[in-house]
Amino acid sequence: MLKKERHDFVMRQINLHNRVLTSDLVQLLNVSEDTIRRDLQELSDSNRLFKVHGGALSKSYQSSFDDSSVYAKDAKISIAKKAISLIKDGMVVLTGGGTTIIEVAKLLPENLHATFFTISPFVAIELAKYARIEVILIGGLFSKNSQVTYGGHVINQLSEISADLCLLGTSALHPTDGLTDTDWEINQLKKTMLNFSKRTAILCISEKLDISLRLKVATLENIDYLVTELPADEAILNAYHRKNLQIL
Amino acid sequence: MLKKERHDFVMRQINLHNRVLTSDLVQLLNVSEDTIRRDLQELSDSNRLFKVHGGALSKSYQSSFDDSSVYAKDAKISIAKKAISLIKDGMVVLTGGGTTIIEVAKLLPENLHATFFTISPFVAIELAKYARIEVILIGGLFSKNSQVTYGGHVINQLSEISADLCLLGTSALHPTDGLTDTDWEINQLKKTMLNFSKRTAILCISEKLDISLRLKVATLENIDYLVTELPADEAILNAYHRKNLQIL
DNA sequence: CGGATTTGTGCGGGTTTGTGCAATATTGAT
DNA sequence: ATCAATATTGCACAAACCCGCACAAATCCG
Repeated sequence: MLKKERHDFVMRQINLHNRVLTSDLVQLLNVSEDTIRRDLQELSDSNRLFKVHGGALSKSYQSSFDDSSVYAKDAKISIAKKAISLIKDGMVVLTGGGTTIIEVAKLLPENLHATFFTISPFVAIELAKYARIEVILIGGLFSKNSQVTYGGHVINQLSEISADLCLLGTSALHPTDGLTDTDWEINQLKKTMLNFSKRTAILCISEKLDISLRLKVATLENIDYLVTELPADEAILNAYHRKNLQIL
Repeated sequence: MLKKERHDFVMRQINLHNRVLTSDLVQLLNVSEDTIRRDLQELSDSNRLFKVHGGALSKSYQSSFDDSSVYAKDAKISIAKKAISLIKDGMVVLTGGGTTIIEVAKLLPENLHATFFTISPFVAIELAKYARIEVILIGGLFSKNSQVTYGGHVINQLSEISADLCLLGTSALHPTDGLTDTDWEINQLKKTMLNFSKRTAILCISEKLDISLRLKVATLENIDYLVTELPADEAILNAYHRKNLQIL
């Protein structure tokens, strides 16, 4: 059998099943392991598949979303990096949705060993790329606006969780009014998420500071960390200092 | 024997078997290797075949190398369109994951009014774009391989659903072995999904027909519709006719 | 017609490619 | 931390390839 034919066979298998095992191919094609490895190596070099220990995966399967149009991406990346410093090995982390949280999911250290609960499919998909992270996607009604699951079913499931840390994006944050939002269901959701986490970090780009919306989610006292893209001693952040609120 | 005759002979072999080996041609035509190589070189120069180390391949065979991001997308679109004809207003539909199902989600009629349960975040995200479709994402452990939620929690939630139609992609389908798969958890999942739906449609590109894998999901008797990209009277589909199985 | 030229083919020898083997290192599951 | 499965590396060797050359048959042309 010609090399090219083997390559084609491998690609066919991959496209069919999204993955191939080196050992399977050895049997199917009746050649040595070395040959298969070299084949996979070459196909990988030419970007036709994604080689992993033990076999290979389909490329399209691993592709990410187009995020070139994310607003204020640099600021969000800087926020994400700070937030990641709060996450330690072995933690159970609960996250909401939103582009800032997705940046967090993209920038985690490769060897982090943790469990993540999330209501955002986008976050789940990003997290699934880490070998050592267990991802639980909390199911329920799927919101067309905020692209997270919500509703009674989600609330029920949250109440069974006990997380070490909750990462939340924000609509608005205000020194006296605290965390506020506009959507009733999302509001309920965030309240519940805070409730069932030991600690809470609010991820908030500076332009959402000092704004107050109609529905109250939590006071500043209920929040443990405030993460912005600004240095912690920036003037605008002064109003947010509370004894239990750490700004970073 | 004249050069032209040899060329014709080579082309005939290629059209017949999709490939030729240099060594075979040497024997068959009783000429030196160099001559054959020169022949192949010339035929390759004039784009009549694809030369590789050890022989040559047919150009059409070569076409299966085209790297569109999703494999066999046209076929999947054609399958999706047929599957969509099964979905009526007011239905409760349960879907699995996979690229074929995602095509379905992309091609639904804009004014369809229905409820979709799905274990695939990708499908949920696509479905969320339709104003009149209610999307429930079933939550649970998120599988890094198949990019769907799975595990006991998912099974539990499925058991509370009663769907009118279940749309399932396939790893393999076989006339006697029925629907089979390789992954134990996914296997359980598919079984449960079938269980809690009144009717089931299997979406299957023809390449996955007549293949049987290790784990059994369902017999053909448990399936109501088989959707492929082929016309329903194609020969390969004959073996799949059962009195309760509608092929489209 | 006869010499020059082109074309097709084969041969020798040096080079590249494809494959397997063995020794060693890495990985990942427990 | 340990161990079996999987990868990597270096090597060997045969098969396939390329290049230049020779030579004969076919072709061209004055």
